Amino acid sequence: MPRQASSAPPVRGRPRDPRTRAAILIAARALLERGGLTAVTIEAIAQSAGVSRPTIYRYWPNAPAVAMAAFLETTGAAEASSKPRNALSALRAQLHALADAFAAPAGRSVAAMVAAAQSETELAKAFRNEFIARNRDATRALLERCVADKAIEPPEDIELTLDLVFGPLFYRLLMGHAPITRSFVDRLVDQVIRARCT
Amino acid sequence: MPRQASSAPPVRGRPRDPRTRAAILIAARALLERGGLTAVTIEAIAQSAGVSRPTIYRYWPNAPAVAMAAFLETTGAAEASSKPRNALSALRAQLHALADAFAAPAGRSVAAMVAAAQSETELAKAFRNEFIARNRDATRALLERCVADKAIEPPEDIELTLDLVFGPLFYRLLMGHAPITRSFVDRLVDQVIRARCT
Amino acid sequence: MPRQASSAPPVRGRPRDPRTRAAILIAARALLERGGLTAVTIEAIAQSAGVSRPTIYRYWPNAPAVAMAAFLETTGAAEASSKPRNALSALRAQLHALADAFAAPAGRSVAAMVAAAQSETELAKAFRNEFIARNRDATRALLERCVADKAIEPPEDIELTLDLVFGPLFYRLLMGHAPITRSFVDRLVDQVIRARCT
Amino acid sequence: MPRQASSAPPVRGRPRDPRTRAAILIAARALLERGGLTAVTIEAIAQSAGVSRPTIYRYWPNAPAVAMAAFLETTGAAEASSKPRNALSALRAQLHALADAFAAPAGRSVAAMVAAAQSETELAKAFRNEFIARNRDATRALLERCVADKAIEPPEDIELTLDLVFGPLFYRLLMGHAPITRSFVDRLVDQVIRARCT
DNA sequence: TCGTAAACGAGACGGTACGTCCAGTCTTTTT
DNA sequence: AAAAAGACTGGACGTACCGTCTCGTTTACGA
Repeated sequence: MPRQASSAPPVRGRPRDPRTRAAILIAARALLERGGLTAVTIEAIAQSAGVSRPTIYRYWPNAPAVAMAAFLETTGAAEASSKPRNALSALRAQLHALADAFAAPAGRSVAAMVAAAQSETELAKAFRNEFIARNRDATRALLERCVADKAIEPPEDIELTLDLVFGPLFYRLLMGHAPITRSFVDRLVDQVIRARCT
Repeated sequence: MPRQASSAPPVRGRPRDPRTRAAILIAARALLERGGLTAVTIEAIAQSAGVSRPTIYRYWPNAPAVAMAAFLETTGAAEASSKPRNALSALRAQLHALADAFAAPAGRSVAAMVAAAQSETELAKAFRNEFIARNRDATRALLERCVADKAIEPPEDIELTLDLVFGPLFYRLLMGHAPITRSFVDRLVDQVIRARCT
Repeated sequence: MPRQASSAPPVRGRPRDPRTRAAILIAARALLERGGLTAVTIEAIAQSAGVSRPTIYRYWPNAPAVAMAAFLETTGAAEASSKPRNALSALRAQLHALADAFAAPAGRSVAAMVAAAQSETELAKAFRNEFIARNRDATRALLERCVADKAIEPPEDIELTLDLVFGPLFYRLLMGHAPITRSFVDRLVDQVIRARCT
Repeated sequence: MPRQASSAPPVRGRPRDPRTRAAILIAARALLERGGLTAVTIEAIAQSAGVSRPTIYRYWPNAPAVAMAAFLETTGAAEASSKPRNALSALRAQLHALADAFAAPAGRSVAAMVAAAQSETELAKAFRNEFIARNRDATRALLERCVADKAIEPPEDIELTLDLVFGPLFYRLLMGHAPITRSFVDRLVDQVIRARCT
């Protein structure tokens, strides 16, 4: 009887110390937060994680990749609020949460990741799948609940609706031409779904 | 007798060769287009412009600044179409033009500049003023013409409307989760101004 | 009854696979021949011997040590010719054989070992005892046979005579200022023992 | 009127600071003396010369090359003694000087350079031309003076004679099977030129 | 026959040095 | 006085090996 019936290959060689990976990501995240992307150098990570440079390269191919991993690992996607409420106010709450994050220092990290993603397809893919897609999924689910609850009229094109909701948020985050306030989010939501409100 | 009697200080020493500045910007733009931001190094610019490194530093403080200058210099803002037409179709045409640019290779340069702007306030300001603001101004003008022509209802918050138009465009450009097609622009415009259409 | 009554401790655990040692030495020798000393890395040996790095360290302390072992193992000392002949011509034959080896690609390995010996006492000792001494012993024996046969006058200082014979050979091998030809060996021998020829 | 009439191109750009080169060589020499070849790393040189790593690479291609340059720069070739004397005793004096150097710690540097020369043709050439050849030239000149003075019979092959003199010295230096004493040199010289002594 | 102990492969890990690239600055000569 | 060229410091890059370690697996022997 095989010990490992399914897919995973039996572990060969010395297993990785999980603390190593964790230390690297924590260090990277810290560097990212103050200092931004340019502060996330392999050198600095190694230093502050108490890890050797080659070890980092054993996990990731370059510094931005570590930064992205750190970002995605430590940035929870939009979680459904624990408080039960009607779908529309849950939607509002979710977007407020995202907007708050964007307005907070953490927003700079998001912006940094968007920037990082512009110069490496691999990072772009990771960011898209792990951050963008998750946020869209969460919001899409709520929109569908709204429709089911008849709180809003069914949108013709739900993906476009998502673009209309997230687009302006990222636009303000990245261009900085105007602040991301709660009232901004409110007006944004109003505008996007008003046409279909009963 | 001074050559420049009035405000400007009399030019002393060897005058700057205007071709130098041009050569640098052209080289930077070329590097930006293929290779992206990371290819725009002072080293490479100097090389391909046939100019010495210190000379470049005499004009700009660092490589991204040159890239930004090159981008802004060679990227015309949205121009009003020469053909006279009604305001609404002019608006559509303008956004189509922008979308086409975003979809073309040049879109990568825009994305690169957004990325560059994330790590330097100075660049962010330049980009905002020279690119973002210009585009918003042009579109705002058309929107106002639409209102004047009674083609659309006056929007409550015109800045928000602009965010709703540009946000999704940049969002798709930067995240790449979906293509920027003509139909996308059409549906976007429809959605944003439908509520106010007569 | 213990298998090894005397000094050695009874073999416990899995015995060493003799093929392992052989594979390592063969790989090391091959690497040494093309590539020289710098090519003999533990990494490369392990790779081409199909052996893990720690295994090599179980046998030798470092890469030059493996190289030296490989060299000494696969390089026979000057053998007495099978054909019986008079002592003087046997001496000549022996030195010609050495000179031929020096002139051949194998000479580069000898030079590499001399070089290796310069930075590690342990290697120096091994090389001296296993290569230098053996060659001197063989030649000393022949010189003594020559004396016994009255082919040459007894040298005052036989060690100096050996230095006079071997010194120039190594000197040319290592400095490369002149080739190691057969005629060179002939003239060398003539010169060294002429004074004492009958 | 050209400032530099002959071959050299007029110096463009900032000239090299001669102290930089000197500092590097001094540091390299010091490292070579204690620590041997393996201690001469670019890293260490840069450190102790107060110079950056890339600067060293601007002068030499790798660490052994710096070591060789340092060795050759700071190791004067055998100089003719200032005291006037007859050719034969001058010859003896010269070889004694070399032997003393070989026996001293500096001898280790010579050995290190021989070793270094075994793995790079470029270094071998430099060492041969700057060290080996110079020593041979000096001794050849004295041998010729001896012949002119009729102190010794003209050797049939003066290059072979030089090999007979230097070979055993290097042989002992590199193999370490016997010390390089003054008496060794005396007996060596006796042996090599006795045959031709009047 | 069944532990036990070593051999062995695999790979993690901290290190050290490598050789390179680029950034900025400084020091010259040339225009 | 600017431009042009190149020296120079300095920081980080990504890679190659090193030597040690920690595993899991294999193989022989001896109890």
